[in-house]
Amino acid sequence: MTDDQLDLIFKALSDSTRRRIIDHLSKRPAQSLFEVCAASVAEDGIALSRQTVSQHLAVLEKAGLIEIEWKGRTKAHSLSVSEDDIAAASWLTKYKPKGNET
Amino acid sequence: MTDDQLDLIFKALSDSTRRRIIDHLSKRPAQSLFEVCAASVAEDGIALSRQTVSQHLAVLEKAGLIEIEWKGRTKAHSLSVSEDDIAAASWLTKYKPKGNET
DNA sequence: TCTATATGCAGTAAGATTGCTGCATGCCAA
DNA sequence: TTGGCATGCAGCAATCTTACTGCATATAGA
Repeated sequence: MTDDQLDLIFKALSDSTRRRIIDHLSKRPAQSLFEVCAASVAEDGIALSRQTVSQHLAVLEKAGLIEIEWKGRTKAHSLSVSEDDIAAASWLTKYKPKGNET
Repeated sequence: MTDDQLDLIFKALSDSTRRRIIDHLSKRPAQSLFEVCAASVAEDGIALSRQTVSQHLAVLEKAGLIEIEWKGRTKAHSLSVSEDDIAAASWLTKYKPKGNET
C-alpha cells in the first residue's frame, strides 16, 4: 500500500457527503448517478446538484472504493471495498495503545 | 462519534507528512517541535519549516491524535490514540466484504 | 430518424489547505 | 536583569476542494 493510495482513501473518507454515499451504496448497489442524488435528498435531506455528486463519486472511484459498470447510457455505481482498502483505512490501528489508557 | 470528529480524524490522516509525524511520535514520545522537525529531515529527508510542522501538529492535536504537555518553554508532543480514535479510523470496516471478493 | 434522458466536460467562485517569512511573546539560565 | 531559545500569531501566495451553471455527447426507444 503506497502513501499515495493511503492519501486517496483517507481523503475520500474525510468528507461526510462521501461517507453518506458509501452508506447508500452499501444498502443498495448498482445505483445510477440520479439514484444517488435522489437518495441523498430522500434519506439525508441534502439536495446536491448532479455534477457535485458526480465529482464525489469520481473521488470515491479514484480511491478504489466503488466500481463502475456501464449499462447502456446509465452508469451503475457499487461499493467495492477490498481487504486492502480495509487494511489501509485501519492504518491507525498500528498505533493502538496497549491497554494502558484511561 | 460525530461526523465532525470523523472529518477531523480522516483529514488528519490524509496527509503523508502527518502520518510520518505520527510514526515518529510513536517511536519516541514527548518530542518538541524542533525534534519533530529534526526527525523529519533525519529519517525522511524532508526539510520543513518549523511553522509548517507546527501547523501539522496543530491539525493532529485538533483531531485528538496527539497530546501536549508543556515543560517550561518546550512543548512535548506525544501520540495519544484512544480506542475511540481507532474505532473512528476503522469506519470503513463496517462495509467489509463478506468473503466473496476475488 | 428523432427525441428524451443519462452522463461528461469546461468554466467559475468561495473557501480551505499548505507552505512560507517576519515579528511578538514567554521562559530558562547566567 | 538580560540574553537566547522555543514557540505562537499574523499575513501571504499557490494550490486544492466543493459547490455551482451551461453546454456537449451518447444512447434507448418511439
